[in-house]
Amino acid sequence: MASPAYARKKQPEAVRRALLDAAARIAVEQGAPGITVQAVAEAAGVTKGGLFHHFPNKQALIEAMFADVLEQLDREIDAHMAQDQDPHGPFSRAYVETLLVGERFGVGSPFDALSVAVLAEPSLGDLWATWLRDRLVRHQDTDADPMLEVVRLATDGAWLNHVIQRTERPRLEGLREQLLNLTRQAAP
Amino acid sequence: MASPAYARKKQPEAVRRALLDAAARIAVEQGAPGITVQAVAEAAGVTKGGLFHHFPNKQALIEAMFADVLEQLDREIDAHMAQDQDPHGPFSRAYVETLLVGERFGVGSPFDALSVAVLAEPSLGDLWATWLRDRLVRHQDTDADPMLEVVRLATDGAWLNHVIQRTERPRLEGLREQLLNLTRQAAP
DNA sequence: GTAAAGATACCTTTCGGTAGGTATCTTTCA
DNA sequence: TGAAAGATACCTACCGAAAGGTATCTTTAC
Repeated sequence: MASPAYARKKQPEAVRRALLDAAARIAVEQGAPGITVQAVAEAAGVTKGGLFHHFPNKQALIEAMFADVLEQLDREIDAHMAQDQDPHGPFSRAYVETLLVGERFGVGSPFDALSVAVLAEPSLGDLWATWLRDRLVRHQDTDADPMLEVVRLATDGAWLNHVIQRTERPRLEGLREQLLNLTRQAAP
Repeated sequence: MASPAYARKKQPEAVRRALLDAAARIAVEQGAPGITVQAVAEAAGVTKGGLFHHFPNKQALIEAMFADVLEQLDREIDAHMAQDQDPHGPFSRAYVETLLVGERFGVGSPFDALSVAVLAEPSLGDLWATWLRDRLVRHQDTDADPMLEVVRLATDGAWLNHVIQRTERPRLEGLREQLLNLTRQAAP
């Protein structure tokens, strides 16, 4: 009589994905302290032992989740930039569109998990810093304008406020318009 | 032979202060997970029992710390505003000056504890939201301009980036100048 | 003397992590 | 082709440490 848990088919990829998604979801819904290996494993339909088969320790799990979300962010930004013809500030506009009003932004989105995770695990700050620096170097010819930096910082600020306050998705439409306009102001 | 701990004079006010300060300091230095009642009590030179005499539970301690820091922030902002003659956007300028480059609330200051605390105790988000809303209502005649909101959000963003990246205090001077200039732009 | 301030000792739960098992998949080779 | 052999995936059961919290004692202050 095999235990019911053993009856399930093996699907390492799917389980790994489920673990990463579960971690992100818990981070968003319960905040950083809610991210326990027990909770994550359970939410992914696996036991703690199963989790530790995929990740050597908790930190590795969080780092993997972080990298995963960063990758999604990367893709989304690139997609936005591909549709932008204006040579001035395309990265900054994509930044606004993606983080401020993108489908994935808002409560329950994986992106919220970024801030939660990063503030919970200070070592991740380096990853974030590296990511940002790389993108800035890559787009230095088009997005180095100080005003564009202000726009990106304001995006970060709006994002932070939203995560912290856990409010309803507010009237971001006006803010978006304004920030986008600012990216086109004072073009060289 | 009295225990050395008992030899010390009793000073409830001072101990309470020490506990709040210790909590804030630990939050800044070690992040949210470092805030344990044990660590806080120890850092304040008191035992756990002593801490629990002043605060019924951990959450109460964190909330008190949060309120305490918010109060300091309040005072500092008011002080800045008192020296500002320009009727347009004084609150937003004080916000920039205090949170971006202020001695007490710049990067590496007690204010960092706010974010950390919020993550440790998500319910605190409401407190922050309330504080901000109150100040905005109070200054709606002078600081409702959308551009001023962008300035404040950019301040939040810059602060977030520094907390996350834990970098050296970088060239904030240029950013400060720019943000202050923006508050004076497009005045009615 | 009595109440507040603080210390000591202990309890319960939960945390991250380990050990070793069992089931399933993949490769090897007759 | 197919079964043995090995590797991979996942589970059960457990551990030590540390967490938050309580009960009770001693000391100090008024």
